[in-house]
Amino acid sequence: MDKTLYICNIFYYSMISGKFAITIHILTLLTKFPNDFLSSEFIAGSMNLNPVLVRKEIANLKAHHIVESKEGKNGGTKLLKEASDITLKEIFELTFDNINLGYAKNQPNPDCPVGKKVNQNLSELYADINEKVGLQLKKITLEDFSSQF
Amino acid sequence: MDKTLYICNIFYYSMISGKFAITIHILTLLTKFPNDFLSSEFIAGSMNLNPVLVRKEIANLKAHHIVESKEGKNGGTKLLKEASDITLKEIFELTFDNINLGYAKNQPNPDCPVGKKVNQNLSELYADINEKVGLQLKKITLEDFSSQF
DNA sequence: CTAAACTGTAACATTTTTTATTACTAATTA
DNA sequence: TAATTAGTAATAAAAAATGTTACAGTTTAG
Repeated sequence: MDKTLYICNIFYYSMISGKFAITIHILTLLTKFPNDFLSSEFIAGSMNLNPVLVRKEIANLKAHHIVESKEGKNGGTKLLKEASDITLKEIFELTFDNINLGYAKNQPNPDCPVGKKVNQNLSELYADINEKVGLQLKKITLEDFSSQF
Repeated sequence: MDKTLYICNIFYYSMISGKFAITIHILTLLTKFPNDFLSSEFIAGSMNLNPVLVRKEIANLKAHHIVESKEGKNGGTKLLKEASDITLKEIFELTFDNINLGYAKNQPNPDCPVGKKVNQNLSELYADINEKVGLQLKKITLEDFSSQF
């Protein structure tokens, strides 16, 4: 079968809300074994998670050139960069759009002065929060985080 | 019917993930009309939300002595405190346990050194984030937020 | 003193999101 | 060339969030 048929329609992929935690876990394992290609099965075993979900997160990491992976027997995934050159801010950004404290699901009433502006005002508040969190996460490298284990 | 039968078993209530946004919206409206009892119907109209959900959030605000409400005809809800005496930190705390970037759903493998400690290490990271966000939200009062409208 | 307009909240239904599974193609290596 | 591994589609299942209905109890206006 033609490989192009396999091209992923990204919109069919659901988000994974434990994305950040899962991605950190994967990267911590890769940091502990920087010279080995770790299989999704092995990684999934540490997380008690389905290997397919691990591979989805790895696909994301690959798209951001954080890891490389090798198909076939003895294949797996390894870091492309030094753990000391990866910050938690990068990992955060590749697993989250932004930190936010949520929006109401429905479009508020545009005829109400509050309804009309509430989402914009919340966005601005959240942008500030996001910036502060980003500054903090930028100071922590994957190496820092992994060395706690 | 005996009123005690109406006692709410909190565990049967689902969380509302737009809780913070909804609560802020409610409080902003109450701030705009500090002398009136606003009905859940009116508030829900500004949010395009079911009045029952508004009443659920109001129940939470009442439990924290932020608002009072009056049953019966011409009833509704009003602020118990000045908007300048309510910080966004308080609102955050009453709608969120903590800010966090998520945990994987399943218990990780306790036989893996990483699996064994990952949630604890994430918790510590999240606690730091939470503290920073809290400091920021403490500086903003409901009055500050509402005056943007 | 009664009808209307509210809140409170239970119970349940629906929708949306997240997570898990299965299945199969393709690649790699021993 | 068989075994092992990634890639990813498709679908199923589970969990979480949101919405609805219903009705008891409260208050007030008239």
